[in-house]
Amino acid sequence: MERLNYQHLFYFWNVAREGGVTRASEKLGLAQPTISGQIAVFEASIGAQLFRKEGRNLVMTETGRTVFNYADEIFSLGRELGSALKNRAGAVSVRLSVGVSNALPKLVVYRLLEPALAAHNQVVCHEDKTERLLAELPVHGVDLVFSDWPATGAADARIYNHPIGECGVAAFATLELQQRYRKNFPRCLDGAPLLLPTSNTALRRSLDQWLDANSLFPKIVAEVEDSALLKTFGAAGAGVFMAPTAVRAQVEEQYGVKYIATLDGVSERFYAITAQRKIKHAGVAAILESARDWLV
DNA sequence: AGAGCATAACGTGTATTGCG
DNA sequence: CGCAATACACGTTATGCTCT
Repeated sequence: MERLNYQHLFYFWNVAREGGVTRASEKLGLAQPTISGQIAVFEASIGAQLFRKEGRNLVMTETGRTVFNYADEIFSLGRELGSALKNRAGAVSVRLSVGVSNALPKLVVYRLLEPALAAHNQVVCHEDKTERLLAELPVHGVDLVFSDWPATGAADARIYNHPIGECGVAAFATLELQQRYRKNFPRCLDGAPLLLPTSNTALRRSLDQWLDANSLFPKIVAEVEDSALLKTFGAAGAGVFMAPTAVRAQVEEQYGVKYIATLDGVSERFYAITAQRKIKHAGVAAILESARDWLV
């Protein structure tokens, strides 16, 4: 193969991102046959097909996906370079696009992001299921994903887990419920109204084990995937709910609820998941560094 | 019929080569 | 060194094919 033609790579990358030659050509301000032809030349030069036709559309081949992942890093680094140069000139800040698993406690997410905000990064948060956010990683829809469980991606997916830390989990409820359930904890939870995260979350699996180990059979009032919604249920008095001890004060203040007790042997882990083994984004590095101060 | 992509034919700008 | 010829890359429009 001759030397890599970055112009070809750029066209290919745009076609892959835009999902077609026509859309890419519109975006690049070129004629459709130009893009089509240049990609054919690129394919000939690397000796492999990057797209195959499916109906009227193009889909990436295995090789195409591999090339795309590299192109994505190459051109996102280029963007970072552009931002860094602009910053030097005192202009715009670096943008940090973050995927937040909707099971994660929002107060924890905020504390994690504080150093990035303090460094004047422009933070963009996308909240969704972890699986969907992870699918965005290789195509750089997001710079990193916060999750409460490590990703186990496909063999070809370049996904790297960076453990941030862990903290204990405590039970909270409205004042009325807290006074009823704070004595003889955790036995008092037997038959108590409980709000739990849905079973697709890591915290729920830990809580199920904990309930089993303590032979507790609470009355599960609701299962809520979104942690903020779960706390809203709790704040309205629907039942006892669990939240990380690291944000105890903030939970009590923001939701007007009371701490009952910490759950023995239960912890919640937090991970930053990126598409690169090495953290290159200064904002991400700052987040991981800062989390060491308040997470175990 | 219309959308999306590929191919053919051709124009233009730039790099390379050969010669005086 | 300067200039013309040539090669090459990359762009265009026109058109055809396939699929929905």
